[in-house]
Amino acid sequence: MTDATPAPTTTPSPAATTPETRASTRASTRDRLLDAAAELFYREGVGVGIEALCRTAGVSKRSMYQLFASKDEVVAASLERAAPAYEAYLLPPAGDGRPPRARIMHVFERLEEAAAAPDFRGCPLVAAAVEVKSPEHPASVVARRGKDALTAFFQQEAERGGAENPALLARQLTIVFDGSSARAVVQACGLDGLAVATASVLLDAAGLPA
Amino acid sequence: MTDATPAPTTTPSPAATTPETRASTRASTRDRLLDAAAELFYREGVGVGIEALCRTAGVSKRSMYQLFASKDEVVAASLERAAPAYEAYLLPPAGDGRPPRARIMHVFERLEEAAAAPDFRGCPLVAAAVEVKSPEHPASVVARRGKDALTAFFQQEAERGGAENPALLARQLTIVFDGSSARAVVQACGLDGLAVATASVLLDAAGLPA
DNA sequence: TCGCTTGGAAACCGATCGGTTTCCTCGCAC
DNA sequence: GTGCGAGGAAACCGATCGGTTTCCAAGCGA
Repeated sequence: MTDATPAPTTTPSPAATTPETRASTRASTRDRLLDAAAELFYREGVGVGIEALCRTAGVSKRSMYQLFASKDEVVAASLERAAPAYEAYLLPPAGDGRPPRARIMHVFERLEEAAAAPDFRGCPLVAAAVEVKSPEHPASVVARRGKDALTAFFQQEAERGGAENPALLARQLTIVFDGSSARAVVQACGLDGLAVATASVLLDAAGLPA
Repeated sequence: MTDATPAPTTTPSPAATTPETRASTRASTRDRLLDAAAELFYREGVGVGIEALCRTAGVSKRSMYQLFASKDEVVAASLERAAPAYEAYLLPPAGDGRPPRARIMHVFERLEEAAAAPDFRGCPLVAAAVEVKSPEHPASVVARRGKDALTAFFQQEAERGGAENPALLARQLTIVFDGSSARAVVQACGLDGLAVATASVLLDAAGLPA
């Protein structure tokens, strides 16, 4: 099987072990590992080996297996660690004064922005769930939680905006989000306003005013 | 990494080598291989090894590598072989007398039906594209073609029904299709009419009459 | 200075990876 | 009967898999 990328290995361990770099690398072993895992698993898939993961993270396998019982748990933990930053990127700031509709559209504008990047690989949560092929996998559980959080945000804003059926609208918007991600992956090109346009149709139909 | 399934191996080779079974197994080596590949790759992911693939297909690696240059090509070819049956399942018969809207909704009804199965793993084309993580991969090319075919069907029916912007509507419907698939995978439960309902909203908004 | 914990490096385990090759047995045309 | 091609079984290649273990050096409190 062809590797997705030649794994450019951005000067991983050697520089990370010099004294002053070690001083600046204040992140704990666990954090370094999970950050590297999140990036590697997203970029190349959860099929990446522990060997390669530990090499790029600058963490020994010994340390890794003291922190986690198995690779599956590393996958789930990396997803969990990346989730807050992912949500912070997608969602609007908590208390901006904008109306619900604008706050919802913010998410789709962010998605269009992210999907324009050539290394966009879709929603990390969905990608992980698709790859592990099992709803019971710890990573699938984390993915489910993350998607529920997005839907909950949609629903909360829909309620605030007086939509007809906030729960239904929220699930529909999540579908548009994931469908747009999938399209960007398969078509290997930007969304060109398609996600924004489709979400708008649903918001209009639900009677959520601008 | 935990296997997605314990690979129940539905009595593959032994029965398939008895004389009369061999007589009934008129499928060519190539077809047997690709059929097994399509099922295995969909159920367990493209990470399955050719060793396991050839074992379950009852085909020697030698024969496989005479037919295909690499595993990547097997993945792409298996997708290509499965595509017609997949489309035949989703799409309505060519000349049924039903109006465009009903023909479009047929696809989403089929999707809801498929997503209700406990072993549903999403759209095989999207799943493959997500897993291989590369738009240049031969399997991604096949997936793109398949998705384009679905969009083309939507657009053709949208035009026939006099929708306002058939091309846009078709892409939006494809997004709903893929988003619904993703939801069924992540939530590990049926769609409960959500795909049908969402598609309906878009059809209404586009002015496509029942 | 001692003893202890921490954790990195790396060997090691059996299994499997994608891929190639050798051997040998079929079935079939002549 | 004989020659030949197709193709299955299986060994083989180096590499890597997930996971465990051994060894040893650094750090640190007492």
